[in-house]
Amino acid sequence: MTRRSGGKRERLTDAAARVLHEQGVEKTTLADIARAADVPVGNVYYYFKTKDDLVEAAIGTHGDALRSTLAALDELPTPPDRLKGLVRGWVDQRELAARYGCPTGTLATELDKRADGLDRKIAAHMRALVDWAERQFDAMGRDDARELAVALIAAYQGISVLTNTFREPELMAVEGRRLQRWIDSL
Amino acid sequence: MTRRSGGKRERLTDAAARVLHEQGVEKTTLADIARAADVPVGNVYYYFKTKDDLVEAAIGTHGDALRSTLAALDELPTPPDRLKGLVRGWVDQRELAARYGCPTGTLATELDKRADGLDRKIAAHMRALVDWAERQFDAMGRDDARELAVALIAAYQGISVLTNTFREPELMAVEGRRLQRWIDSL
Amino acid sequence: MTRRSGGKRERLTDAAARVLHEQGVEKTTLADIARAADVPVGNVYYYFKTKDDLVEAAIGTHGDALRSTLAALDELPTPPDRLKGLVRGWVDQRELAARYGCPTGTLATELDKRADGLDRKIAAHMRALVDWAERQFDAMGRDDARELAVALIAAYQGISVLTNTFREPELMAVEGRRLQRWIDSL
Amino acid sequence: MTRRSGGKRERLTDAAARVLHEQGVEKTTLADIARAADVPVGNVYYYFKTKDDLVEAAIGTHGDALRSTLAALDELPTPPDRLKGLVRGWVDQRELAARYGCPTGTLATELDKRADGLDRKIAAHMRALVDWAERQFDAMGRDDARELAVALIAAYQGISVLTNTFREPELMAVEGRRLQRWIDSL
DNA sequence: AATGAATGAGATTTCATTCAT
DNA sequence: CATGAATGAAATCTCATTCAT
Repeated sequence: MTRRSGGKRERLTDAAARVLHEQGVEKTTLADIARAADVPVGNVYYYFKTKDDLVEAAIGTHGDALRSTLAALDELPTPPDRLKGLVRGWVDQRELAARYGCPTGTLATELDKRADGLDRKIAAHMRALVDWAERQFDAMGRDDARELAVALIAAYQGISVLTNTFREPELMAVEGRRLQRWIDSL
Repeated sequence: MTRRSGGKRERLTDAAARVLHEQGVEKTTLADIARAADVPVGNVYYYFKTKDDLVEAAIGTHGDALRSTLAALDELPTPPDRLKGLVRGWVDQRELAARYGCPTGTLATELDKRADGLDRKIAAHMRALVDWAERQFDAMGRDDARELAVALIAAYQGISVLTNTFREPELMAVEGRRLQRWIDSL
Repeated sequence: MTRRSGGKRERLTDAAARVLHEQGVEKTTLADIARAADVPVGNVYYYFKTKDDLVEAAIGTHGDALRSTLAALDELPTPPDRLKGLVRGWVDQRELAARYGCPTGTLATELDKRADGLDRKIAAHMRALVDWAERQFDAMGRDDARELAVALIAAYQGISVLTNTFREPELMAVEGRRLQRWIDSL
Repeated sequence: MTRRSGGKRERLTDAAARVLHEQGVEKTTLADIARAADVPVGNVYYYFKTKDDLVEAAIGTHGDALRSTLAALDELPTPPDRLKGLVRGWVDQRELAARYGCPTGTLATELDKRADGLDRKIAAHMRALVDWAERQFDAMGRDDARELAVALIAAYQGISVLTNTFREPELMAVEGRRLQRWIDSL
C-alpha cells in the first residue's frame, strides 16, 4: 500500500524480480539491485530489513505475475483453450527462457538448496500453477487430472531447463506444439 | 589422471561434485569442499588454480558418472530396454532428486546465469545425454528421434524440478511409470 | 523548559533517560528513544540538534530527579535521618539496580570512556550527591566529613555494581542495613 | 596453545583487553583492536569467528590477570596480609582507575546491559574475587566472612567509579588507607 | 513544526586467493 | 609437496543525520 515517493519500494521489488531472475539469488548483490532500481544502497534497508526480505518480495512479484496470467486465462471459454493459452504464453517467452530459464523454476531450484522459508514461498507459487492446471483437466472430466497437471508443468519446467542450457528458444516452440497436440488429443 | 599423494585430487573432485550438488555453486565455499575432502584449504591450490577450476573438475566427475551409466545401459539388448533402464535409474535416485534435484540440471540452471564457459561444459553433458537417447529412438526407426529424445530428457528435468520443489519423491516414481508406458507404446 | 506541542520534548528526554539507563548509551539508537517516546524519528531533530544533545538532556533529567530526591530529604529533621533516608531510597530501588545498575553510576562509567564533555556533566551530578552528603556529615560535627561522604557514595556505587553484576537485589538490602548501622554509630 | 607466528592470537587478545578497557566494548571497533595489535582486520577472523568471541577472549585475559594476582597474594603469610596486599594493588593502579576505571567493574557494567552470555563470563570473575576475599575473612575466624567480602569488593568498585568519574586518583589512595585500617581492626 | 523518506559513512563479516616455511 | 596463516576486496547491514514537503 505504500506508494509514496515515486513508488520506490515497487521499483525495488520489480528490479529485484528481474535481476534475481537474470543473475540468480546468490550472485546478485544488493548493490546490483539498488543500481537497477536507481536507488542508493543504504536506502534499500529503509524498505527491506534484510536481503532475504527483498528476495521474498521479488518472489511475491513473480507470484503476482503468475496469478494475473492465470486470471487472464480464466477468461477463455473452455479448459482446453485455457491450457493451450498457457502453453502459448510459454512459447511467447521462449527468448527469455533461453537466456535465463523459467523464473519460477530457476528460483525454486536455487532456493531449494537452502533451508530457510524462502524455498517454501516459491514452492507455493509452483503449487498454485499445478493446482490451476489440475482444475482445467478436472473440468475436462479427467480422472487423472492431477497426474496430467504435474506432467504438463513438468514438461514446461523440463523444456525450460533444456532451452536455457542449450540456448535454443526453438526447443520451447517445438515442445509447445507437441503439448498443444497433446491437449487436443485428450 | 594423476593418482599421486593418496588420491587427494580425486578426493577433492569427488567431494566437490557432491557438495556442489547439495549446496549449489555460489553457496559452497572452498573451505566447505576442502573439509568434505579432508584436505587442508591451502592445499587445494596445489591441485586447482582457482575455485572455477575445481568446479569444472566436479562437472567432469558428473560427466564421467553419466558416461559410465550410459555405457552400462548400452549393454542391454534393445533400445527400449536401454531407455527404460535409464528411466529406472532416475526413479531409483528419487530421494536424492527430492532433496537436491538432478545434479546436471541444477548445476546447468545455476551455471547458465554466468557467461564464463562453465555453462558450456555442463551443457555438453546434457547434450551427450540427449544424443544418446536420440540414438536409441533412431535405432527404433523413429524419424522424430531428436524430438522424442528432447521430450524424454525434458520430462526428466521437469519432474526433477517438481520433485525437488515439492520434496515429493513419489512424483518421480509416477512420472517414471508414465514414461515407461510411453516408451512401450512407441 | 519549553512545554509546547504536547510536551514532546519532555517525553523525549524522559524516554531517553529511561532507555539510556536500560540499554546504555552506545547500544541505544535514536530510533529506540523515538519509539519509546512515541515520536517520529525525523522529529527528534527539531528538539535536539544531535544524539549527544539528547543524551545530555537525559543526563539533566537524572540530575533533576536526584535534586528533588535530595530536596525531599532536606525536609527531614536531622542529618542522620537524611542520610538514612538516602540509604532507604537506594534499598527501595534495589530491583532496578539489580537489572540495570545505578543510573548515575552506569552512565558515568560509560561516558567516562569518552572525552567530549558529557562525562563532565554526569560527574557534576555525582559531585552534587557527594557534596550533599558532606554537608550532612559536617552538620554532624565530623571533621572528616568529606572522606565520610566519599565513603558513603562509594559504598552505594560499589554495591550497585555488585548487585547488578550478580543480579542479586538482596545484596543492596544487606549493604543498606550495614550503612544504616554505620551512620547510627557516628 | 596456539603460539605460532609471533603469537598473533595473544597479541590480539592482549590488545583487545587493553583497548576494550580504555574505550568500552561498544565504542571499540574491530579495526581499533586490529590496529592496536598491528594485525590486518581481515586476519582477525582467522583467530576469532566474531567480535564477541574476541571480547570473550579479552575477558578471559582479564580473568587470567586477576587469577595470577590472587595466586601471588596467596603466597603472603596471613589472611590480613593478603587482603591488605590486594588493597595495595588497587592503590598502585589508581592512575589507571582514574582514567578508565576498574577493568572488571566497567566491563561488567557495560556487559550487564546485554543479555548474551558475556555478562555471565565477567560476573564469574567478579565472583571469583569475592570468593577469594571471603576465604581470607573466613580464615580470620569471621562468621560474617561473606558479608565482609562483599563489602570490601564493593568498596573497591565504588571508589573506582568515583575515582574515574572525578578523575582523582587520590580518592583511591585515601580509601585504600581506610580499608587497611579497617582490615587491621577486624 | 512535523515527518516519512533518504543518504552515506562506517562497522562487521566472508572468502577466494596468496604466502612463507 | 604441504599447510597454517595471511590478506584485501567486497558484501551485508546499521544508524546518525539531513531533506523535501
